[in-house]
Amino acid sequence: MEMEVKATERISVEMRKVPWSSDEDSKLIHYIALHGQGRWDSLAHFAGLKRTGKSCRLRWLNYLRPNLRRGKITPQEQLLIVLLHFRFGNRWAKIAENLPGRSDNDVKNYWRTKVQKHAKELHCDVNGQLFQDFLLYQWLPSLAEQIHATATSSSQEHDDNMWNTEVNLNTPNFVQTGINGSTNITCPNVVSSTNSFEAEVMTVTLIDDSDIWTSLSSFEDGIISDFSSPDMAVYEDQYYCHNYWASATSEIFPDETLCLDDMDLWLFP
DNA sequence: AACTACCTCAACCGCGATAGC
DNA sequence: AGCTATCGCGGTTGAGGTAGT
Repeated sequence: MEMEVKATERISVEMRKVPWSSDEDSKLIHYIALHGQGRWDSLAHFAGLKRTGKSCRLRWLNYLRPNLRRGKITPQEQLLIVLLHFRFGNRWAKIAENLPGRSDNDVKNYWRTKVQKHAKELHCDVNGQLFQDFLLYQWLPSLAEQIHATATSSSQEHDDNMWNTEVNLNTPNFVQTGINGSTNITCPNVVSSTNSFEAEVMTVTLIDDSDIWTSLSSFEDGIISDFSSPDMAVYEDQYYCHNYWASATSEIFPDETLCLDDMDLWLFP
């Protein structure tokens, strides 16, 4: 027991548990630039950092690695987080995979400080049906509205990023355009109906070619052109996405064979 | 200006999974 | 097969910043 206490004391003295200094950041960045990441414990040692490997890994992934997005979570990102949380639950890393430049920590922090807090205010269990309904029928439409307002009020104020959206409010057709390697899909926005909001959801999630929505580039003029896949496991996300898209737009394209149940599959697997 | 309450987010902790010996 | 080291993830904490009074 005495040995254990001493070991703990030694660690607390040697291993810093304070914010990272710019000097430490530089050391870590420099070392990873030369040798790459991985083997975090030995990396910490050889980089001359008095930190645990875990600490170095966390600092790198959450703060130092290239292409991290800083600043507030945008309404588009919020919307994606909520939607993906329906599907993945508290699997923050999984959700973060679909938010380019955001870490699992960012997603987790957002959920905790915003969504969970709201559930608390409503005296709801964050995972209960009541709050799920609130998210689906109030929170998400509200986000969609924000996105819509931003997109229409200041098209010139684009956020220099992949969330660049084109929203066509009146034309009852889908328009697909490829801009800077992205796939932009525009769909009608019929504010009064539930389905319309869902359609708008799809509008803002089809943008980045690097994530699960990429597969939707196979859509042509809003019609699903090809969805037969020899390997459904690989294209699972595509499948869900396809169903969601189809159901969300069923009002506009009544000929579509997929129904709302398929959307439920996507949202509540 | 000073105090307080609240918010944000960087950082740490614990645990399970995996790899290597 | 069993042990140990390491990694990665989700949960939690708390310092610092900000808004409100």
